[in-house]
Amino acid sequence: MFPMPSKSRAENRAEQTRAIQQTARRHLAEVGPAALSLRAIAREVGLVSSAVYRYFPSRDDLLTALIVAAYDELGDAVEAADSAVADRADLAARFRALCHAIRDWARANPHEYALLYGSPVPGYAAPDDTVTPAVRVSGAFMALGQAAERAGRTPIATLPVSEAEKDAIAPIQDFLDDPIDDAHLLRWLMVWSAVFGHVSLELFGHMYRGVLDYDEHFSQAVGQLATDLGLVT
Amino acid sequence: MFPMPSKSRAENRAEQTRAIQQTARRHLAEVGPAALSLRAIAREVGLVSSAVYRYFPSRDDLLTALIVAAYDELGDAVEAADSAVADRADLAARFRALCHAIRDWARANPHEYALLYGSPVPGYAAPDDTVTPAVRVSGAFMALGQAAERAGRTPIATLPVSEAEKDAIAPIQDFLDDPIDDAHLLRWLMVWSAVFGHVSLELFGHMYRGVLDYDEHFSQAVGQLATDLGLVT
DNA sequence: TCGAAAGCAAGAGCACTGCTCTCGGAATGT
DNA sequence: ACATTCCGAGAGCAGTGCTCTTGCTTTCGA
Repeated sequence: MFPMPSKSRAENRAEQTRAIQQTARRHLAEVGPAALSLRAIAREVGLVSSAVYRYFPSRDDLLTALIVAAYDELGDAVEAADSAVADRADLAARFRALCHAIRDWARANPHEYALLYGSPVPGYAAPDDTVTPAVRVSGAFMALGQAAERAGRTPIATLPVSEAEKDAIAPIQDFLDDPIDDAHLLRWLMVWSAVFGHVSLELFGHMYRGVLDYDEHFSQAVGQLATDLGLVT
Repeated sequence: MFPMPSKSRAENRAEQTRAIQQTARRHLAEVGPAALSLRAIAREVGLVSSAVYRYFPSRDDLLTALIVAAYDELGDAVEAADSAVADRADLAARFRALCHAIRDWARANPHEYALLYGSPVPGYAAPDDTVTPAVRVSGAFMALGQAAERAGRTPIATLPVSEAEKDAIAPIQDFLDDPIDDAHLLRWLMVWSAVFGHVSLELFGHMYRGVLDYDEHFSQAVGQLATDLGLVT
């Protein structure tokens, strides 16, 4: 027999799933996660609402897929920015690239960023599928911190770290290939918080009327953070 | 005639408005902002849904009232924590009190915190009514920074600040009674970002499985920030 | 004091949502 | 060739924000 002109069942399914997801992605970027309507997506794909449930058991499952995709995209952006720095030994440049990659992606995809780092969707518990891609970006920070440690760069003014704190951040030490100084790790974690705090405050409008030039302010802050980490030679 | 057993019109209105708002507040704390149902609130107050519109023109107006109330509550908590430090000259203690007040309030009222510092509600633009109470908490940071400047405390390792950055943060200088060193102000802004970044990342689950003891980790970070600001003598 | 005006709650109704269930038709594997 | 599985459509349920009309009550001015 000749092959059917219509695609096979599996092909069709994959295609529809992809169509739904990327339409959802577009809607997400336009109207935000809370206003994401399954029916509207179905209409645009050319399906009736109930048919969508063949591909995604619920609206939350669709959201999960979008979250995973967003984490991956951000992870790609961050890793690409790091890799783009030719001089691998220029840790300050790599750090700056990393920070700006996060902010640039966030500004280009505000709704996606809000979905990842803003308020958790109510009644929605992130399944474990999301934690692996989520860890990529913080992992990039930690990897850079490890490289800095290996290069002998030391953050400034590190306070003694309590035993309780050492225990508290032990999982992160375990995540690293080999452990680094606890005080240094704490400093890197603080920088991680500072960067996402900055981006969130800016993006969610809390610097409105306080800071006039967001680009300049972020660059200055990142520069200061880089020296705090001892990356600037 | 004897006075009517029923209250006057104005009294009734004020009472109903208050009843609606505090019921809404309770629902907000329980189910979060996105799941806040005007009809459910009306049911509990003992009204039909359409009657609520006499008091709040739309769901967003009700949300605005809740946002303002939440900002005020957080502002109260922060200012109270600062005032509770007996030794006014102990700037490090005041700073720690301020930071912990923010985090404690956030942990006690996660949905309210998310409403203020999480993703903005879609299609909802915060009116100017919200900016005044919103500024109280960042104002507390800045006031403390000003006190530190007056006391001659200098943050560590301040990078030279570009002219562009000076212009960018000029509105904050104007907000202060008298301007402080630009590099110092930048450091205080960075600390502001770091604190809210830390609280947001913790509360929104991004430290899950990375940090085991949130209390200890926050204390350590705040302690480090205090020394960064030159508050620890 | 009386009547017009304004305020208020209720109810019906509209357009929308996520989601379930049933029912035909089409592809699939034995 | 047939039973099974899959799929899309449609109806329907319970819920949402919001509007409009309909009576009733309170308030205020002549």
